[in-house]
Amino acid sequence: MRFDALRRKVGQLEDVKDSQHNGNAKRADLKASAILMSNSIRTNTKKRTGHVPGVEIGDIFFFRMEMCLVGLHAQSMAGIDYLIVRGDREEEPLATSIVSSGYYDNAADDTDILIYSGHGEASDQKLVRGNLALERSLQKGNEVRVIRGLKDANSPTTKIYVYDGLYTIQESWVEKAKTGCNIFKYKIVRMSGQPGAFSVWKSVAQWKESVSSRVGLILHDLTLAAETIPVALVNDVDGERGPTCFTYLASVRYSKSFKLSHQTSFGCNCRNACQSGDENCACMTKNGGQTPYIGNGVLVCRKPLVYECGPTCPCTANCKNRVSQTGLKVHLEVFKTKDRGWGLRSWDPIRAGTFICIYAGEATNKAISGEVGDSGDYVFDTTRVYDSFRWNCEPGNEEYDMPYPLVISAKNVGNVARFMNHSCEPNTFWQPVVYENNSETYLNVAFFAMRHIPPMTELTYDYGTPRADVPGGSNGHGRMRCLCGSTRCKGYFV
DNA sequence: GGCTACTCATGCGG
DNA sequence: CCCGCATGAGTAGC
Repeated sequence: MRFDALRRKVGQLEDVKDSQHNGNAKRADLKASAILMSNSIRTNTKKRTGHVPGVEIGDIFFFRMEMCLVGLHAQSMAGIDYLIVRGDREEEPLATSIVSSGYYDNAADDTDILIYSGHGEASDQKLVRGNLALERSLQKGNEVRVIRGLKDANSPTTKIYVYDGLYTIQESWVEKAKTGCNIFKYKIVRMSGQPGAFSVWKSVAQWKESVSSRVGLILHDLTLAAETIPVALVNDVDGERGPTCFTYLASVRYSKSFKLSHQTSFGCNCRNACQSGDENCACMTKNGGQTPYIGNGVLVCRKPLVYECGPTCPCTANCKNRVSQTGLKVHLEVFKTKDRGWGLRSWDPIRAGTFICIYAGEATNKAISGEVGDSGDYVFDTTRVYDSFRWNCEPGNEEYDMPYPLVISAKNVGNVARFMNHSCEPNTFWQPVVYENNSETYLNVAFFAMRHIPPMTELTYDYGTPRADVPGGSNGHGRMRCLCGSTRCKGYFV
């Protein structure tokens, strides 16, 4: 419950941040947090040592302010956070959490040990504030949360913070820094029995360097270069050598009968990259005047339909409105799960709203005539996007004309999306996207991250409930016992 | 309660 | 791509 509340808040943060982005805002993160702070939309405001409810080991954050809002680390800039313990005679500080930005001593191979420097740079460090708190925590032996700050390999200017669980402080000493000043050093050691977080990142970095170091590797690239990024096939669970045979296809193959007669032509005439708010851009106008995407393929909010610029739109190739047509951007792997067949997960961290993949396969609209229902078909009920769930949805904007569901069969041909399993508490969702090519309108289903997804976390979506009035709406699978393990599990899925 | 110092943030421009 | 710079905001401590 509380976890969900946290997620809503982070979602709100993202939402506000995004709307700020659409304007002329710099530092949208700070504006978003200011809005949330002033409205008391935050959790765990009382400082505590040990875990923070709602935050799990491995959770990732893209801004320091995100960690302030959830109470993981209340300092907006400082690396050491602490609380004041009122003892019998005097008050003393006790460290609660530290952010290791990785500027110092990151060479250490052991991911369970952190050598941390005290704060203060210009002169000899003094044993006050955070430094004193670390010293007291060393004496008391209390648990200290550690957040690892890492460079994002895909975007060198941004930083990602990983909650690496609880550590205790083992030693402290004074050292001469390069500047000639004395600085405090602390040896901080990870408590045993915790699931991997930072160590997972280290492993992934190793696999990227040399894919053969990946244990259980079956195929380096199951797409056979159909995608621009290789997708590894991995099984470190049992002896199965791969999923049943299929042909990899990166895009949707439309059957001859498939026609979106209800969509009128809409392409733009822009000569540059399309701009949010440009009234002359037909694609933007269709999207309600604002770009549906910000940054690097990040969807601002879920909509009944997103109108992308298509291959025949004259705008430049770097137009930000072609997200779902540009292929995979995150480094994925297909892996054998313990009890749910093959699944999909990512080597890269995924920011909330990020485009992951489309659902490729053979598209028909034959559901109307009741001829589908084969195993491997997936019915995307594009007529009821909002019924399955909402994700930062824009209210209103119901101008939408899609009288039948989209049926895509990935039984014989398909892409990575065919491996995504169901969850009642999913971390991705699907979004209908259309674009135009030679005055023909094409409908796609694209998957986006619902929240920040740490590396090596299985990607899932909600398969939804069948429509009684749509033949084939049972998805051909019938009722399946759900193994998603969520506390909100509905027990079965279609 | 107000004020200020402190701080391993950020994004942007050069 | 790396650096410097302006701007920044929560918290502790007075």
